[in-house]
Amino acid sequence: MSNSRFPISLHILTLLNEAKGAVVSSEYLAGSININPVLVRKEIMNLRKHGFVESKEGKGGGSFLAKSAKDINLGEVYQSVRSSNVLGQHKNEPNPKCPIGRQINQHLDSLYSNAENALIANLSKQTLADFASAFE
Amino acid sequence: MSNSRFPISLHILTLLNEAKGAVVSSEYLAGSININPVLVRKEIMNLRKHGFVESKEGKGGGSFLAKSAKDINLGEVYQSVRSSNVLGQHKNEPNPKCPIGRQINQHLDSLYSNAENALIANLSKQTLADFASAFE
DNA sequence: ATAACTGTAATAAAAAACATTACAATTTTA
DNA sequence: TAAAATTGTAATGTTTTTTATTACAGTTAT
Repeated sequence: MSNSRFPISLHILTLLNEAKGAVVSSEYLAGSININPVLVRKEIMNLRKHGFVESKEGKGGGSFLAKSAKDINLGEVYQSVRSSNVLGQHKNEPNPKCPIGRQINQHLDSLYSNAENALIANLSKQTLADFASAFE
Repeated sequence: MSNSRFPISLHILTLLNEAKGAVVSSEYLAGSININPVLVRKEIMNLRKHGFVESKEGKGGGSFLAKSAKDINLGEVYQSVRSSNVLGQHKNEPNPKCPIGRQINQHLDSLYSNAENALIANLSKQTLADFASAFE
């Protein structure tokens, strides 16, 4: 994860929720998040692939939520953008000649996976609807 | 967190635990982790600051655990290297003119802090001794 | 005294993240 | 049907972050 994919995705989803079904352009979304529209479109591609949003091409096009905000839980959103461990990018190549180095990755992996499950379980307690309802 | 600080620190601690009190040089640690010794010394500086290890300067110097491995819990280790949110680096500067953008950071922060507490609680179930005991 | 370390700063290189540009394809609407 | 607005996507460039390297003063053991 580029580590800002989660906040970007959640920001997009929150804006789409606010739009109540109206299509929203990537330009507009990018303006609120304050990032480049192309990055937004890439994130939307991913959100679409995971069934959270749909898009409409052409003039007047844009994106909208593909399902009710109360059916989108934040744990799922997290998992949709997750691409590497939260606790350590595995570009980690310890020395195979060292008895510790040789084994550490497998132990780190199981540690990570437990810890990350706890994180996801926590996120899963909230839906997009819950998150969005905190906004005034 | 540079996102590999946690695995590096844990790797160092595991090696020091293995050494059973003998001092271990940064050169040796770097060799097992397969990174530069200066990075190891920086991590050790942090571990020392948090009371996990001690170091000895001069010839024959190096580092060793400052307390028993069963008194070092992994949640604390995580917190000692933590410097930014796991779920989003806050270089995030949304548009203050957008009603969502203006508020989102505060909501993300509380979401992050909850999720991260769950992560830390999970890590805190294990001590360095537990982690190290899994090695053969 | 010399050798083997740590501590630390400065600099350089590599990698990752992000922005920008460009343009074909699609759709609306005048 | 032509123009305008938009998505989809690739390619390239820029910036930022991470990591490595070099260098050397200070410390301690022998």
